[in-house]
Amino acid sequence: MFLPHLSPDEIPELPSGPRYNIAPTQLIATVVQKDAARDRQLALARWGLLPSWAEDFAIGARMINARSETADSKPSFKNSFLSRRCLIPADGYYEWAKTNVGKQPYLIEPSDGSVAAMAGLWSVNKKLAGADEPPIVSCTILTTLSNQTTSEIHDRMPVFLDSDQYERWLSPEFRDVDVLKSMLRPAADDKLKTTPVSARVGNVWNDDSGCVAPVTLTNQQSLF
DNA sequence: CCAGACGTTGTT
DNA sequence: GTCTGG
DNA sequence: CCAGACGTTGTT
DNA sequence: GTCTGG
Repeated sequence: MFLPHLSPDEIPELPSGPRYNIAPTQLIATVVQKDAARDRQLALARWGLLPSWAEDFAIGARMINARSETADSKPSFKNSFLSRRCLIPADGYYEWAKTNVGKQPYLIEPSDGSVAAMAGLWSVNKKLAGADEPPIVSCTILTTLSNQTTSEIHDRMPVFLDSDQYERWLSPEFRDVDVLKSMLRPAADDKLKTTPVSARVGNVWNDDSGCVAPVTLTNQQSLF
């Protein structure tokens, strides 16, 4: 593993074991391409982008997602979009649907059970680190319109990239904004499947397999 | 020009 | 740092 | 995003 | 209703 400006023995550890409930501000794994040497690196980053100018960790809580349609021009994301793109491995995500009896969370995961790659941006911030501390690495997840499968639940979804797009997406020296934006499309309709799960997932302290266990919906819980 | 914000989601 | 609003 | 809290006094 | 913490 590698984190910019850190020696190997300074790299923080991810909690051991599988994660079922990763909250904003927590460390998540990202894949970055450090430079033109084309070596991909696994980095740990706080979820919630902290741009280089941020002087308050609270900024990151508002930057957990970036719209792919506008990330190339927003002050908070522009620099990262141009030269600090990443992949965020995920074997699923959660989304809450509104029903006639309240909110119902769904697990949305690759149909084939694989670990997929969400498109993300990352940043390095020195203002939030102590004088002799390493800079703070953070990231955000790009969103796009939902596909047919996920639009039942929510109108937006994370961008998932296919393996033949990884190289270009990760290359810091590739700066053709139009081409990059054209990669940020809804996933194919058959890439993901959806499963209703317990509302336990709404509490970030519930980081256990109960979050992904299927539940049976009552007749009252029809989707809008 | 300077000052102030810098974002997304969903708005049952 | 860079964009928007006034 | 959801869950849970939601304050004041006095402070270089 | 709105903000903060995770």
